[in-house]
Amino acid sequence: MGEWEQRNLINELTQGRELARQLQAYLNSPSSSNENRELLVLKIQASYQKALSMLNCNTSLSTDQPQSSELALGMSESPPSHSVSPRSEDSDRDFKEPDKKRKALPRWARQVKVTPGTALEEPLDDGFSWRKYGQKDILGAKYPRGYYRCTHRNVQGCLARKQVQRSDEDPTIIEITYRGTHTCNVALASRAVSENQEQQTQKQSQDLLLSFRRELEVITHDLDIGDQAYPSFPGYPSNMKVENSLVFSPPVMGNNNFAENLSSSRMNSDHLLGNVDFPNSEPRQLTAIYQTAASSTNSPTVGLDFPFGGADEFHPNFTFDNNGFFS
DNA sequence: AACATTTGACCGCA
DNA sequence: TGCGGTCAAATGTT
Repeated sequence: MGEWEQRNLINELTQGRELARQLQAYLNSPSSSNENRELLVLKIQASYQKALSMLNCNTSLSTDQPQSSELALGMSESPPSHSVSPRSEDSDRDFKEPDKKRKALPRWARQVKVTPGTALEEPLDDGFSWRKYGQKDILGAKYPRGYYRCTHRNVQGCLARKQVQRSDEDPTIIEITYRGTHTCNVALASRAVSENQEQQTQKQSQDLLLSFRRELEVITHDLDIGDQAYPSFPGYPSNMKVENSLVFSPPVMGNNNFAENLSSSRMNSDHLLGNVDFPNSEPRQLTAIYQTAASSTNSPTVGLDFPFGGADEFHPNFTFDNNGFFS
């Protein structure tokens, strides 16, 4: 385990401890709402889940290729986000000699399904900030393919890219292909736990609830789209309409249990971990398929240009903050 | 003004 | 030569 990962792990555990402390304070305070308590519990769970997943990631990362989709789940976002290789400009090199490497790259896919009734007005947020740099009509495909790169490409030299394309058969299915890894740390910079706690906690509580609810409404399926199954899902969709209920939608799962699923999608959000994608020594091509259930509201945003992409701005709502670890 | 998106042009590869 | 991927100028947005 790399030093960086260790720090993350420690950070995560420390945060879990701090959250537990907060929970204790809440429990002792009659004025605190159940909602806040519940949130803290969720946060704690999330924190430990992340920590555990990080460990899992690590072990599975050592073997370059996961052997099963279950393992893949365990690693969650490992490939893109947790690779521990020294800085490299893989993606950059992609430009020079993309094909040789890309061909060798395994393709992995996962489907994320959004429960019905969810609208796609919001962009699919995978935790990163993307900027569209091109769009192409693809032969034989109904819908054009959008090309996105990390917004911080210039500033931080982040070379992560992704392609977004709607499925021909089912326009509510979006296929997202990730290439390269994030070297930016923007994801992290979103929040600091140490802000004014009263205020912050409340706002974060809201955000967190929303985020959780979103995640919980997401059903992920491992999907073998080709050579192999996709080991990790580098993002979590958040394009769901949030209801006013505190009740989590019952997850419909395939193999995975709820917790695993939850963590799997969340874990992939590097910003949650305060993780920055470390470039792999070897560029990876990551493919994820976001499948959104046919929503009654076929929002126009799901349209060709596919807002997801455009809008993958990072939603700072996610509050598994990381104490400004990187800020 | 700074940033994002659009879109036709360009380029490398098969 | 056609296709997928990227560039970059024009345009739109904040």
